[in-house]
Amino acid sequence: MSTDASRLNRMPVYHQLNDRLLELLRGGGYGPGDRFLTEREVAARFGLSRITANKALSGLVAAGHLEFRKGVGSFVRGEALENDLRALVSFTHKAARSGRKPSTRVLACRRLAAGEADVSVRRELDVRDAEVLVYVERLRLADGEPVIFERRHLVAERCGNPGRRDLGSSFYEWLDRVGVRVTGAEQRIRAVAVPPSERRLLQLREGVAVLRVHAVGRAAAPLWVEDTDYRGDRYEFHNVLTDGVPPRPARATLLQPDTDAHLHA
Amino acid sequence: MSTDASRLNRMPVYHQLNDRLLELLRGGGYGPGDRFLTEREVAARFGLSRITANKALSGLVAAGHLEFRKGVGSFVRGEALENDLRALVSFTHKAARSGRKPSTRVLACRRLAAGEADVSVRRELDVRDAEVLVYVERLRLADGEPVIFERRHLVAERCGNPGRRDLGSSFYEWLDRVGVRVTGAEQRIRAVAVPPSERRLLQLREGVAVLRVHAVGRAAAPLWVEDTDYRGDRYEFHNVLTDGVPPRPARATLLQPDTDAHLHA
DNA sequence: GAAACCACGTGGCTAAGCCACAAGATGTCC
DNA sequence: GGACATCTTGTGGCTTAGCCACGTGGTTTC
Repeated sequence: MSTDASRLNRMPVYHQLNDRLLELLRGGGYGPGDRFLTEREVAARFGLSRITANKALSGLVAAGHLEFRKGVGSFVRGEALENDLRALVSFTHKAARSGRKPSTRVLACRRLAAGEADVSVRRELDVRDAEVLVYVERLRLADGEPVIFERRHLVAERCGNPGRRDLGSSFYEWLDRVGVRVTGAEQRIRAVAVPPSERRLLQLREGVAVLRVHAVGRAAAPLWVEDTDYRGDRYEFHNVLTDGVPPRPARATLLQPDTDAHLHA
Repeated sequence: MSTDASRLNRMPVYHQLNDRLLELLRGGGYGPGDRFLTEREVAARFGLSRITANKALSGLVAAGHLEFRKGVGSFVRGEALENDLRALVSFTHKAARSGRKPSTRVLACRRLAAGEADVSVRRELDVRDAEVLVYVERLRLADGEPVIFERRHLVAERCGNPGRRDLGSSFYEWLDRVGVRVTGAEQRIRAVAVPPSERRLLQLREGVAVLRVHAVGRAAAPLWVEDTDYRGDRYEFHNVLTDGVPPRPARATLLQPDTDAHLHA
């Protein structure tokens, strides 16, 4: 590896190695708690020094994907997959994890030119006016109870041109299937009173609030922009702040129907 | 350093070094963009090998505090201080950063035995029934406009025994002053309709929602537990999810009074 | 004045090794 | 047979002593 082209990349070797190991970790059939490659194995397999191997592995440890155990090896962290974007943004995945049966009702689905969409949408998606978008409105249900109402503009081209039928279940599985790898998302979370139009949809009493998440999903370029309302009485976001090293993104949790009053107000 | 007591600690040397460098970074008068110690300087100063120094510095890089520039040195990252817990949880700090004048009204402040408090409070604070708590209700204002209402139980002993007068401005500055270093916090964020009792306080119309953040602040032990309501029309949480390495905790942003409708609903 | 050059310090990376630690296999004693 | 000590093996932690590629700034040259 000492003279090949990879050395000419701008990124340091340990950084490239970090990426390759991450791929391997995700695609190699590793599960939480599994033993990962040792420093020596990595060094041998990629023809690098043990120290470089260690530095790359350390990156995965710092990112929370692995765990070092002295005298034993490197292990896939239990919560590593929860770090996955899928777990952070996929309703289907989250609902299933909390033991409830997810379902979806597609309320609207149409194609439009970006020029017809709101200017803020065009800007956030970074598209020319001629670009084809798909607008879709979906109601997500857990055990038949409506809990999320989402409105989404997606760039057809970049998302594998989904049709109405493709959006009837998990959007993230669809992206997977067509080979689109989501690499990031930005969320803005606000609290709003449920609009009258949604009150019936979400089966809420007047005066109940929802968490409105405005989010942009990205791969190389923006893939979609969404406004999603989470029932205030069924969802909460968790956020752990840590001084020092390993932060975790906030994540939404679906609550059980009877978890209402847990505050001493 | 080869034989002294620090080696007997359970934590690897590079980890301990990481902590010491973090202290140095915070307390050493470093500002964003400043040049930090080089690997060789760290190695020399602490009597360790360059590689161990690099590994500790790498930790700070991974955590977003530093930035490596090959051939130049290690530099303090511009947003490093935003990572600080202070920036994440201190209202005074956030308000000042967004260019608005913070103020505080202490609505209530009394001491009580933990035994008198709600059982959930006792559990979350991990205290015996005899432990003395301080309960405080505060209204936080930005440019005179009420934006946050907070109710907080704090463990008097662990928080430097603050009195009513000490809670009239930033609680985090107070903790600093009495030498308490906050090391972590957990937040649960929900959306609730503003209770009638708070409607007047926050000067909100009926049917407006608030972000209710239930949080526990910790040092070695839990310091306080709080329920804080952020005006839904003035606050939003940001959350950036990244595939791979450097996640950032969600953070609350105070909006300008005229930033109301930014959604294409 | 501008361009080419050079020296120096930096992080990136290697080599070859020893250490402390964890765990399983082996052996020993009762 | 069972309990306990010991050995062996493999792991991550850490060191020494380098060379390399890169950025920067000063110096020289034209």
